[in-house]
Amino acid sequence: MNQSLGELGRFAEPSLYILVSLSGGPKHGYAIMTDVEEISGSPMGPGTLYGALARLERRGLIEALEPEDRRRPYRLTALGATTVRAQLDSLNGFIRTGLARLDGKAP
Amino acid sequence: MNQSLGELGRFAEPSLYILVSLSGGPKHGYAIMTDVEEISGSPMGPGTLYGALARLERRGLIEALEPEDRRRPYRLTALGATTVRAQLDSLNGFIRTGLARLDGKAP
DNA sequence: TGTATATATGACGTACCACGATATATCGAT
DNA sequence: ATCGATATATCGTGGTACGTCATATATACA
Repeated sequence: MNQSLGELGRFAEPSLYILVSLSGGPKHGYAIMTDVEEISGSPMGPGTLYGALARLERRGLIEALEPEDRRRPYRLTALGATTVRAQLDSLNGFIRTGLARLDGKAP
Repeated sequence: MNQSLGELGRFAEPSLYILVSLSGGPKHGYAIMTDVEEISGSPMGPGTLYGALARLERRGLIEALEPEDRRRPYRLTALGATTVRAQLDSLNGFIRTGLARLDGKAP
């Protein structure tokens, strides 16, 4: 089970939201917070956000850029980008399986 | 963030696998284990499986059926079915957003 | 002046999840 | 008859991601 998310680790939901947010271009933490709230429909608290950011950076999926003002922007690394894409592709297949089963079109 | 998964709770990955597995019809625990390993590509240990089963049952997303032999089959409840579908639909939109951003087709 | 927004850090608790050990029953192979 | 493999489930132990809240400061706005 620990490989199904690739480099994302076990608990991937907030992490994946962050990676997708950064897929649109570099953002600083607070901007990620509001962006994730938009695309996910529910707010992500600062503890969740900055904790996940630190873990993602430690794993080499994102990297910090030069701080401007008090903002600390992050961007996807190459590894991060390929990881998100792989993750989204895998999820895509999984979703199709699930929907097919729900519609009785697959055992 | 705690609502983005509906009734699934915070850590949804194994739970969602199980729900999708049961979307194909009732199964007992061990059958779910092997099924999830097939659709996810990685094995799920018994601790993960039966722990998640208990939580899902407690939340009313699945229910236990009459045991046959030593097997304890489970099936999706109506709530479980609508929850999986909603979850998969939501994930579907999220994935499209992510892929569009990766391809530079969205900010 | 005071209040709200922007931005980030830190502490603390919960419980999900991963791993492994254990128990028993059945079935196949030797 | 026996031994191993498979099927099936329970329990325990620990890590750590996540959620919530409190806090700090700077700027903007009323």
